Amino acid sequence: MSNQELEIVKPDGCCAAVSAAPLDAEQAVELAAVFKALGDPVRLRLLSMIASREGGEVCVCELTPAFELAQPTISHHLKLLRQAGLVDCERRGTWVYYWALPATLDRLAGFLRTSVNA
Amino acid sequence: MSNQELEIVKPDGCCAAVSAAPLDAEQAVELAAVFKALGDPVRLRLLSMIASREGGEVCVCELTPAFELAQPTISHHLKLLRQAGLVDCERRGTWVYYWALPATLDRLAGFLRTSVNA
DNA sequence: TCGTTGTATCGACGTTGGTCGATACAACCT
DNA sequence: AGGTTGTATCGACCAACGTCGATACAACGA
Repeated sequence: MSNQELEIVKPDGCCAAVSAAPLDAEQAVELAAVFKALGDPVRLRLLSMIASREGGEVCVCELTPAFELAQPTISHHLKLLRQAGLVDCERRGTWVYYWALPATLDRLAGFLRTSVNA
Repeated sequence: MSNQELEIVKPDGCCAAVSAAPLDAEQAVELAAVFKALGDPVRLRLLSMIASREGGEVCVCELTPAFELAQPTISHHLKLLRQAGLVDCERRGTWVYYWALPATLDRLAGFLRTSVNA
């Protein structure tokens, strides 16, 4: 499950802060792909539910009933979060557990921060 | 020009960090709108060109020729960045100047940062 | 082995979004 | 006033996206 077919985000990809230097086209495509994954309210709530969980892991069986959406829709959003490098998952028995990948979140935060003390 | 018809982002709207607590639906809609504005490579490059500029302001006449896109397309992307609260602009004579709004950027950075020292 | 439950994939549908040419508006200069 | 240049808006087109029902796959239990 963790070896997905397409990983959009390079594991070590990084860049200067937005207020430090203009992005080149290639970096912009990479970063925009991650921000696009955050550009949906359902995915943002899913991510916050996963990232804020004590112990770091959430079962899909807890996430799905938290929304008034069909189960394939939630599965689809989780797949997009995974392809963006924001979360990863593992099947353990019947259930699948998701956890956040803080490195990607911190990379985005570092890009957006305009002052070191902000 | 600065008094736009629709401002998506409330000026003081904020929320707990993604790793601190689950987002409620309303906060998620607001935040996702801003992230969606960052979810396009052209807009990300535009924002970085604006935010990284010495003096803080960039003339549209400098932004447009930096892309191989039609002038209305750049104007459209700038409008979306403005509606997301990421930039603002002002006409001075013939030209229109854009600048970044660090408060919105730092708000997003604060939301994404998973550890205070990251 | 078979039924049941949890999760992912598939195919389709309507909506949204990025792009463009044409055009309108704003400010300057003769 | 009229012409020119910079920027925004409009309308249309095609691609991408969010959603769903149907279905497939995985794991467990009887």
